[in-house]
Amino acid sequence: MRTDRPTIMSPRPNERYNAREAEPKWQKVWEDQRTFRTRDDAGASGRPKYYVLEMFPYPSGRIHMGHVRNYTIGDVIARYKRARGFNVLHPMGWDAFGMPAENAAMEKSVHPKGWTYDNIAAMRTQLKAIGLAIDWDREFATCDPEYYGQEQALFLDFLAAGFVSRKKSTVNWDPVDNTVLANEQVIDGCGWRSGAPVERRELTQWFLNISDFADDLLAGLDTLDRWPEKVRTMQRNWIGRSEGAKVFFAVDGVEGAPDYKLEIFTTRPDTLFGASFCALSPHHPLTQKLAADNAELQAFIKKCDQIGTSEEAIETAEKMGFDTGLKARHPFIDGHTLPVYVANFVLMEYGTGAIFACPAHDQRDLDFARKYKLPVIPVVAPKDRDAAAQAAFAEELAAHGTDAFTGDGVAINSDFLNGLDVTAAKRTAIAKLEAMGLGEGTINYRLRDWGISRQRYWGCPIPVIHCEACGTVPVPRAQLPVLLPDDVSFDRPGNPLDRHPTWKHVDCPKCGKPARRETDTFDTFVDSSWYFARFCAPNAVTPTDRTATDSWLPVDQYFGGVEHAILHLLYARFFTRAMHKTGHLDVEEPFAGLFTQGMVNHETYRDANGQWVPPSEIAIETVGGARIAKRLSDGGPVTIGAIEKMSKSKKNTVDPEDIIAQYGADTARWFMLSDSPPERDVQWTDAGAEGAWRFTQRVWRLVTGTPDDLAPKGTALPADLDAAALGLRRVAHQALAALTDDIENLRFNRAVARIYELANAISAFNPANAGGKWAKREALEYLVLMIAPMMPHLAEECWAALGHETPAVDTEWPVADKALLVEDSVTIAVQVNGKRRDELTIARDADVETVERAALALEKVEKAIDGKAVRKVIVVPGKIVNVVV
RNA sequence: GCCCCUGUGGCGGAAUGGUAGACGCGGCAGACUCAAAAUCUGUUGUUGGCAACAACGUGCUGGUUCGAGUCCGGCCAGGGGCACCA
Repeated sequence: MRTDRPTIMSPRPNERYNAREAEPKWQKVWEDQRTFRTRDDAGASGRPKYYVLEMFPYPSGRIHMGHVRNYTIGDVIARYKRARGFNVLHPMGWDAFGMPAENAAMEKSVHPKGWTYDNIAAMRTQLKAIGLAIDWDREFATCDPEYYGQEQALFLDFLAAGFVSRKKSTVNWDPVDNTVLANEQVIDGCGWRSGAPVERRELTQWFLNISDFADDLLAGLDTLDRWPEKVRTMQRNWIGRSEGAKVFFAVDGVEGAPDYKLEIFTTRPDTLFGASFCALSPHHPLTQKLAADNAELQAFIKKCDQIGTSEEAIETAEKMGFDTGLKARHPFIDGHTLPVYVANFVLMEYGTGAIFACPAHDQRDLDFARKYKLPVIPVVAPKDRDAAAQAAFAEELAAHGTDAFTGDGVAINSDFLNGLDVTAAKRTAIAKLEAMGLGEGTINYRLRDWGISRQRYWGCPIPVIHCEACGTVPVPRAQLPVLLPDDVSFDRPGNPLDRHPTWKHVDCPKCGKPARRETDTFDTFVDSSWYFARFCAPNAVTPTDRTATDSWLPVDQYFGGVEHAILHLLYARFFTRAMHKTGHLDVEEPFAGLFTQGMVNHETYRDANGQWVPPSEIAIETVGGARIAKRLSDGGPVTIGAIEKMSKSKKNTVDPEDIIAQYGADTARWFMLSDSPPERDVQWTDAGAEGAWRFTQRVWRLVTGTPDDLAPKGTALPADLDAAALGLRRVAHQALAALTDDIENLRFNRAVARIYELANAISAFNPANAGGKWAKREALEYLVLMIAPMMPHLAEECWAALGHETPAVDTEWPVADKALLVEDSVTIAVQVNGKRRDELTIARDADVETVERAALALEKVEKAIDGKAVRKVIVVPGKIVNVVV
């Protein structure tokens, strides 16, 4: 058991690395020398530019371990690229608008503005303690009027360019609090504060026409070769381009519309002969029309509307249908009609808000058909079966099937389509529909336009004025920014802007008559869709300064959580295109390189009453191999639970400030980079943190412990190195080359392992002569420069201890000597029938026949062959020999 | 429900289709110490064996290959996203 903490104040202070003193000292040196201030003269100085960016934080009040991980990873690259001679831009800002500030205002009677700026001040101090190589001169918050005013200017340009529209959409409505709820605020279909079942409401809202850019955004993904494949796949699926058909079903008996044609979209026109019903969204115009004089249908729609607006809620809700009694005429089968249902799983936002259903070949349709006892007509059968087998398959599926057949196959029971495969049948069906004038081939996207209106105070006001005579009128540019009023109240739910006594009352800029200011604010995703461009020239009097953005963009390497893989990144890509088209940017893709890092997890703990207990309040002992947790305050029993993402609700958080106070920032940084690959989740453990801390001390001892073993600084390389010294040089140069490669490829956990290997080699080395001392100094200097991007403060302290006057941060990245990287001989494995039997050390350049002969001569190999005939010998030079018998 | 990802010793993980377990944590043994901490040295996948060594072993299952942790098919489990959380 070990519950004690290492003390930084040591009885032998001169021998221990004192992070608490060293870290602020070096941070001050960097700040005084303005080391990380970025100058815009990339071209003039001849240094290539490199723009490193991490997703900027929401100012919640305190940094968490996720921030430490994110910003450490980015910082390693920023420092490394700087050492490689790049002119690095590495800025920081604040994604400062959003709901938590309003929640705080309601709960704690503070103003969102004060709360936000206080949080920023606190978090800035915390971030600075991590020792990040950031140009703080470029800092801004999205709630600064200088920022959101420029955002309003951008919006007006988008409006003029036709990228903006206004249309109806549904929101979650809390009928008790009379307020719009975010999906997050809907818990099990009820409002999070009132507990009342949510309703849906239609509101007229502002949209950015991102779906007009669908094809462009899709094509752009192919150019992003430094993005993770999974993110590109997710975006592709999100955009969801699908080729299909629009089909018109004539519907009889619609009041006042004798020729009513129901337009549906389908990706499977080949299954039209298997249609057994049509289904409308509860929000389809025809549904609404029918409901006008049908109380039962009204009740059904109301029931559907009790589900929240999220796709997850809709898709997982039990399928419900309402038979309208209307009949739709089948386009291909004369005299055949299909019942028309209203169904809760049909989304108004996708396709045309109406479908035809083929239960045999769509799982949702099948579930629905079984529930409402509708026919199941198989029209596709698996290939490569005879007619009898296909008939048997169809009969079974129709009668008892619970799994729809969605694979490829051949059309059956489908008149003129019979015998065609799915692709050909689709084509033929579309041609027929077009010939009949009952439909056409079309392309549909899953991607919907981006609703940006929010009925909230703490966001960027939408710069528009509503006039009864003139309609929606843009706020004249001279009147920007439209500032948020400070005198607002949060004593009741709803939008404080809307109930402000004077703010919304303005005169129409066009006709001068009394008009009403738009009281909606922007979705905060708008703020984060262009901040990377603003960092290039944060004080420009236009949204962007083209000289600056043209030279800095795109961002060379962007780091952030994988949870942003779709929305934020897609919106930023859209914004960049829209800014390109309106002349604000030269580029169309904002992020040339993207890396999505994993989360920081921790064990969870609960006391006897099931209450969550934070890690800082417990002690862990190991008794008989089992880990037992107790509460520090009273020794009460604590159950160790699952390892989960650090979250306030489960209290399994570790405060970075505590870790930095205890061990120093370098230890926290080192631990974040060790062990787990950066794209995967990492588990924070005390033992891991202590291990990292011990390594900082070990580096310090290695560097300062044996001064007599080191050649004086600047000594020339002695000509006659002995084998041991040469060996150390090889290890050092190989470690440097491997680590450089690992950092370039963002494999920080492997980079850490290389450093351990080098440290182990240096520890084991005892210089026997001047050559050895020279080699040891070289190895130590490499070690210090190699750790510098990861543990910058320790590196500076060590670099100074090695006698250098120029800080490590201003020292060029060393380059490994290629001659020291290659070995003369290689060890290769020898297999018999794929099973390793022995290994063989042989000259690196030995030819295939020599290797084969040597392998077959090995005693163990001979034994394994056991006198059998050798059929084949596979020799992969430098890798392996496989003898096949 | 849909889309995406992950699964390897006691633990975190390493491994361009080519010697599975680098490196770290933890454990065990030893050195130093009055003792402890710190530090250093050795050892550590499992099973059998004094040992040499052998067999087994990368969630399950089937396949491709001279050779599969890696590629393909089908499962299982965990995680992320699902458009108003950021």
